Amino acid sequence: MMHEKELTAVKDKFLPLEELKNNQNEIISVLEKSKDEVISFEHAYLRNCIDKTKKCAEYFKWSYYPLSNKTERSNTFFCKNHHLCLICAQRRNVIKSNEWSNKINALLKVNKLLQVSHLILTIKNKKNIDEAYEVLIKYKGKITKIARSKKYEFNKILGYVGSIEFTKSENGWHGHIHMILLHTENLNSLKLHREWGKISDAAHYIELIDTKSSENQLTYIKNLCKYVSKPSQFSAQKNNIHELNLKIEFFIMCRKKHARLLFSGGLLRGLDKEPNYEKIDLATPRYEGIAIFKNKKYQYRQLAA
DNA sequence: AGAGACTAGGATGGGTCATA
DNA sequence: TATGACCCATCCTAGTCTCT
Repeated sequence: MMHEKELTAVKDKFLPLEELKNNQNEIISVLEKSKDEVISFEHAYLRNCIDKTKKCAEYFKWSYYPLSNKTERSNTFFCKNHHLCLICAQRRNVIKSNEWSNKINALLKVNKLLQVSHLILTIKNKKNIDEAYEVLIKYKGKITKIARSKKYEFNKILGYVGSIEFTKSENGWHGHIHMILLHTENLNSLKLHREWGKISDAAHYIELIDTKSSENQLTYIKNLCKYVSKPSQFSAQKNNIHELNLKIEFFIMCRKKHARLLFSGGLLRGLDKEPNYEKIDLATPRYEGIAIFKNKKYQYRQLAA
């Protein structure tokens, strides 16, 4: 039989999920209350997505393995609407950043000359999110084209992963690109700035950060991967009507355009599909239980052995 | 009922070729 | 040599099916 102390450890492990679930519910409740204002213009598809997101991680099974003192979650329903759902956005962020940092670290071990940099590219603000997305995709395509020619600084990039992000201010929709770059030759920030300015509508900002100077490069890269693959601002915990309108605009744009907000190329094109987590021998003894989300908390119950 | 396997279709990176 | 057009293999996403 499982002790109270171990059950507390199980509860502690899933506390972050509880927090996410509460934030998610706040968003959904505001959406529900404001459906006339926010979602009446949209079709049944959005309604269905919201209903699915409502049920996301409503309950899950957990298993505790006393020999290895590990707790795992299983049999959970995730809605997978990562553009809309806070929980699925965070989950995807963890999966992607692990894939990316594992691949980068593996390449660094093989090639000692490789350097890792973080590049941020921005464009002028646009009136609507559709235009901001189209323009960013167009300029991103131009980078891959000019990168073939040796006269460009972008040619030094050997591999990259990145994401497209949006924010909204009174000046309109602001789109920008975050990229993690692999290269062996030093990159000249000024030259990159000039080249980006030439192919885009006059970028007003570009930033290049070399990760070599950081104290623990591997941790830095891991955090960088998390940052670059982080959920869009519009999957985040904003629960006022204005923010929700933006969130829905973002969601509809992604659906309409089949938007792919994460991308990779060169040495980092095609990430390993194999999951990298430690497998637990299912034959080892374990205690199983169920967690159901009620009254803003998960209620944990151990199942009979 | 949920997770994972599978599939179809769209998007994209990169190779090739023609042209200036 | 640089660049644009075109094409194809590969990747990603969404949807469906199957197994437990």
